[in-house]
Amino acid sequence: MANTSADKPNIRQVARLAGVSHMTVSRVLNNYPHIKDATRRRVLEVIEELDYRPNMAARALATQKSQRIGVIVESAVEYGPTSTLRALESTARAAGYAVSSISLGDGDGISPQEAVDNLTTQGVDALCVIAPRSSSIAALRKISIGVPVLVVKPDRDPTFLTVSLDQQEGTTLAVDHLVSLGHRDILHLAGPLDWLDARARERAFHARAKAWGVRERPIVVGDWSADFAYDFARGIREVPDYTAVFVANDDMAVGLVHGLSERGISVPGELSVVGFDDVPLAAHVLPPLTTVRQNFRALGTAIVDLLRAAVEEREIPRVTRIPAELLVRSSTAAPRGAER
Amino acid sequence: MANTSADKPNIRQVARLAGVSHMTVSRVLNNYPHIKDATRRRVLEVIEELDYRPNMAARALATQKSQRIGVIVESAVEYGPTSTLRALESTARAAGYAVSSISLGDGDGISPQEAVDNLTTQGVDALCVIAPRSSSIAALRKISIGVPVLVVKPDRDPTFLTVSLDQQEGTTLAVDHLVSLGHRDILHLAGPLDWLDARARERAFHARAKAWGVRERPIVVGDWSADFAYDFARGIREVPDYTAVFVANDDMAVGLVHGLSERGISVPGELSVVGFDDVPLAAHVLPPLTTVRQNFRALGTAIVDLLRAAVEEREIPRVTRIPAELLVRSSTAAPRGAER
DNA sequence: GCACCGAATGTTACCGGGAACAATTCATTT
DNA sequence: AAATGAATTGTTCCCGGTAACATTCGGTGC
Repeated sequence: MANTSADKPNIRQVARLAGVSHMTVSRVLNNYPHIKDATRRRVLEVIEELDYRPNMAARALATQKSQRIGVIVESAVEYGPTSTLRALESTARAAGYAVSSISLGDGDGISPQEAVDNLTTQGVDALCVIAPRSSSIAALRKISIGVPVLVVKPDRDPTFLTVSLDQQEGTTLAVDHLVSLGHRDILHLAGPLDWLDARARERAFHARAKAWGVRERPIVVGDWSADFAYDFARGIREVPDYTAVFVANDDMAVGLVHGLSERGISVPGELSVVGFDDVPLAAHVLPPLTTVRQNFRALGTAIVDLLRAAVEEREIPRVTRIPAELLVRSSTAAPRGAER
Repeated sequence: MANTSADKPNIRQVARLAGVSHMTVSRVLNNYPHIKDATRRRVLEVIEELDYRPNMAARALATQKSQRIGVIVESAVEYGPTSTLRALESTARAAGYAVSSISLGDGDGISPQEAVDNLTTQGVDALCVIAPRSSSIAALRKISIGVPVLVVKPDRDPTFLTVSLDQQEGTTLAVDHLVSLGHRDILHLAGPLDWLDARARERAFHARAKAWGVRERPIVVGDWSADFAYDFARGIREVPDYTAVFVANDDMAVGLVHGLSERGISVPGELSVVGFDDVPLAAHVLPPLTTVRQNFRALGTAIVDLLRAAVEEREIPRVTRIPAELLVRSSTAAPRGAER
């Protein structure tokens, strides 16, 4: 209703109506300090009246900055990566950045290289890679990108910025919980060890198990899927010689419980199970799953902070540790015949 | 390694090296027909050598088209909307479109108006709204947008393009399954009726129930969350006078089963439960959930097809019906004391 | 040989912003 | 009152593409 001439107004039309040069309008838009208050007000009025919006393409062209962050998500089926992405998006938007995301290995398998190409062509100011496997990091290393790159992964890296949730803390919480219940024989059902998070959890598990004198035993390596864990559980021959399973994610934990139930092994009666992630249904599956919750929102915020700092060439902030949390529900109990 | 002068090459540099005008390069990029083969090859060689990528911002500025689709997702917590978004993204990318998405009501509650503003400012060529409530459609109607808008919702609409999955078919499949097992008293645990999908499922449920002569009874209206259904189930006073529950989504179905188990009501022994969505864990919760699977990938494809046609002012294709599928697992059985 | 036509290519302007630099205004200082 | 310097505003050009129109080129028909 504001302007009858259907077309989108541009900065010069605003300028003309406000009786100033287009640069003055530009300055108002960008909060340039030395603008007379009266002028600013007049310009803002016209902007309001015309319902003017700056054209981002033009701005991007002029400034060589797109105000856009590219994100590559591996396997957006997993809960963690998805949650991280969502948190990242909302933080980014609040900071005035748009997000373009590409998910890999989801149906139409596109390669890391293609994903990077696609995003750089879109002209992103920075790139974030979520939850990758070591192989894709290797692939990334070879690609020259030209913008800051942040990889969500444990362990620092000389090539990229990095952040991650503290896998060690969560794992420690889980193991300590089992040990405190009296478990001394714990199996670890890990994620694919090519995944850095899986590897980190596995390492942390071993370290902690050793510290407590838990019996060393070979881990089982899964693929994050409930199906895998289900099949594994169904394949268990006899009464297992462990009393608890620390599972690297909730999906597998649920599949495991399902498979165990078919084998007639009750949880937590005969076997305790701890998951990782706290997926939305974790509290409601039977039995409700004891699991480790991670703070993906905090992670998303940290990512955006880091990336903005890099883009704007400010000092890179130190990321404060993001704590994990153990949610004790009903899939864990003292082992049968525990002394205490 | 191609060009030592670190900066990104532009179209005129390519032209110079190829010994042609920059327009010829532009024509090669856009598959303009009247280009001598030798010229085209030479240009492509230089492009390759310099690893040149056209600058999308400049192109968008010149053509007034961004090759970008904006998506507004309500409550990206739900499985359906998320899956649709993912499918849409991958189809769009294959068609040369980028996607910008904003999720509403997720933590940092931003309004539909703000979301639309944000996306139009980004300069999208088309807008898609996924899984909305009637209230947000009403809000949308008031906003003038200037690009084609598609709303994923049941029922046609004079204002927008629309597509949706066939809620009726899925519901019919579910109800028929229960009836064929012998159930004549079925409760419907619905989603918020402000949600068009919830409303469509509810209507379809009633229609089908009536057709089968199932006893009419008031439905229960939930909020899609497992928590709600859990609380509801725990609040059940006595032995229910229905023998099956048709739940509007899997999350609530899982919560319901959880609550029922605490009340000592077994599924499917005393009560059969059918869900809707086939979330990834549906096959592995206990008992594995009988549910309706929807083809979100097909939906995503349909959305992109429709939107592209609208943007390119081609004839809008007719969307072929997207079939639903009933997955019979273990949460349904014949009612106790069934004659047959 | 020349007018003519389509194929192939070039020239120029423009899309809508911002950067750099120039110009003007205004309050202080001397 | 003139000089000074900061505040305020304007001018011009450029960002990297594409649109529109102009030009050149090679073959045809007469």
